[in-house]
Amino acid sequence: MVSIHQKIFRDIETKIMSGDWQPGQRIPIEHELAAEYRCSRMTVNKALSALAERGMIVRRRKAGSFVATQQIDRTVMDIQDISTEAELAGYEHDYRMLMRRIERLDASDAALLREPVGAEILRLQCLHLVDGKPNAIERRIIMLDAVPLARDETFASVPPAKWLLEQVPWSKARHVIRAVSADAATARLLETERGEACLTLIRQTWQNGHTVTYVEITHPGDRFQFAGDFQPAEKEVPDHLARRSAT
Amino acid sequence: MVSIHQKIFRDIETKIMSGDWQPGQRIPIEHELAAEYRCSRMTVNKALSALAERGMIVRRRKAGSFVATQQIDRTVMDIQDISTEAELAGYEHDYRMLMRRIERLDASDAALLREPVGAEILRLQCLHLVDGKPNAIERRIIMLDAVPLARDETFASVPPAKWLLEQVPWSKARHVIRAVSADAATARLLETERGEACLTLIRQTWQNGHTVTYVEITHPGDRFQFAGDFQPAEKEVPDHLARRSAT
DNA sequence: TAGTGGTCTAGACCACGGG
DNA sequence: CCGTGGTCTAGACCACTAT
Repeated sequence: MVSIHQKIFRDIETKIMSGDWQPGQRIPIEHELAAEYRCSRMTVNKALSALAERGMIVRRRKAGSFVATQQIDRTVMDIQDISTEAELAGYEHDYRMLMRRIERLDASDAALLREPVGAEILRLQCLHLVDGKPNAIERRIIMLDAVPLARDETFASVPPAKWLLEQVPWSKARHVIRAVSADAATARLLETERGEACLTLIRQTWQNGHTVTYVEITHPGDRFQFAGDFQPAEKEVPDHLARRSAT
Repeated sequence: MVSIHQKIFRDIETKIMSGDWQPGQRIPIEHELAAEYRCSRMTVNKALSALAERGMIVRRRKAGSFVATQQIDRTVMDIQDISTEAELAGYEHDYRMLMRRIERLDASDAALLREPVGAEILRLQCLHLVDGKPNAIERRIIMLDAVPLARDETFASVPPAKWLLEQVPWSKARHVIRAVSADAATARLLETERGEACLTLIRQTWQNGHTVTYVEITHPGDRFQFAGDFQPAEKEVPDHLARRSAT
C-alpha cells in the first residue's frame, strides 16, 4: 500500500520525467492538488516539500510551484570503508599496517589541515588488499586531541576507518577525488607501474569544528572506480556500469 | 527565525554529533519530545523523519527511534555542466566541436550502452577550454531515437550538455569516475604529456528506460578534481579543499 | 496486547512577495 | 493588497512489532 503523499510525489515525478510538465511550467497549487486527490493540504504539502528538496520543483510564495528549469545534476556517491565495501561485494579484505607513529603536526600538514602547527597527531599508513591484491594505500592523520583513545589503539584487528566510525559518533566531512600518477613508492606498494594513473580519495572529517582525521586513499586506476546513481532508489543499473571497486 | 521542527532537528543533530547521544542509544519518543518542546506530535515527527532520511537515526515501530550505528559515509557530488561550472567560478569557458557525425551503433558501443546494435546515434567530440586552456575532452553519444531534435542541432552556440539538459526534462543517471592515463590523442588535445593521469567522468542518462546520452568527459589530472560535502548545507569548508575544477 | 511510529484531517495564522 | 507556501495544532486511526 502506498500512502497518499507518496502517490502524489510519484505522479508529479512521472509527469516531470516524461516531459508532460515542461521545465519552468507552473504546477497546480496545493489547494487544487488537495481537491484532486481528495486529501488535506498538509498531505499535498508533504509531497511537494519532498519534491522541492530533491530539486525537481521550485517553490515560491505567492508565485506558486514550478518545474525546475535548472536540471540538477548531482549524484550521491557512497564512499564506504574499504573493508566494509569488500565484504559487501563478497571479496576478502585484508590490510597491513605499514606505519604507526605519534608526531607533531609540521607546517606543511598544518596548512593542509588548517590545524595548528605542533598539534599531536597519529600518523598511519596501511596497505589494503582485496582478494590478496593491493587495492589501496591509506595515508592517515588522526588528531589526538579529538580522538585521545587512538593513542593506545594499534589497529591490529580493526582498520582505522572502521574504528574511527565507531568511535566518533558523527561529523562533517569533505571529499575530494583526484587523479594522480603513481610515484615510485606508491607504485611499489600497489604492485603497479610508476606513472600509472591512480584514483585518490581525500577525506577530511570534522567534529564541532575540529579536524578528527584526514586521509588520502590511493587506488590503482586500473582496478578501481567510483560510481554513483542519480537516484539512490534506482536499482536497475546495467551491470557494465556497476560498481567494480573490488575487482 | 527558525521553525520548531528545525530547532528540534538541530538540537538532536547536535546531541548526536557531540557524542552526547551514543550510536545505538534510544532517543525520546515523539510524545516526550512534543511535551518537551510544547508542540504537537506532527511537528516532532517532521523533524525525526528528516533525521531518519539523512540516516542519522533509525526508526522502528514499537521499538522507538535510535541513533544510527552504521555511520553513513556518502557524499553528494555536484556534477555540473562544464560551461555552467566555469561561469559560476568566474572563468571564461569556450569549446570547439571536433567531430559531429551521425552513425549507427556498432557492437562494442551497443554492449557498452546496452542499446541495440544499429540504432541511429549522433557521435560528438569536443574540447572544452577554461580561460583558454584545454580543460576537458567530451566524447558523447546521443541516441537519436530518444532525442530526434539533435539531428539538426549543430551545437555551434550551445554546448551539448547544456542543450540536452534543456531538451530532456529529467532522467535517471549513472555516474562513474575513473583515473586513466592519457593516450596520445588525449594528451595532444589536452596539451599534456602522454601517460599523464586523467580524471574521467562517465555519465549515462536514461529517460523512461531508454538511453538518452552517454558521455565520457576526460580532464587533465593536474587541473581538475571533484569535491563533495557530506552535508550539502555545510558552508564553512576550508578554502584549500574547495572546488577548484576550473583552475 | 500494548507501545510506537506512519499517516491523515480540517482547520488556523503568518510570512513573503508579486501585482 | 492578497494569493501562495510555511508552519502548526489537537486530535484520530491504523500498521507494525516487541514483549
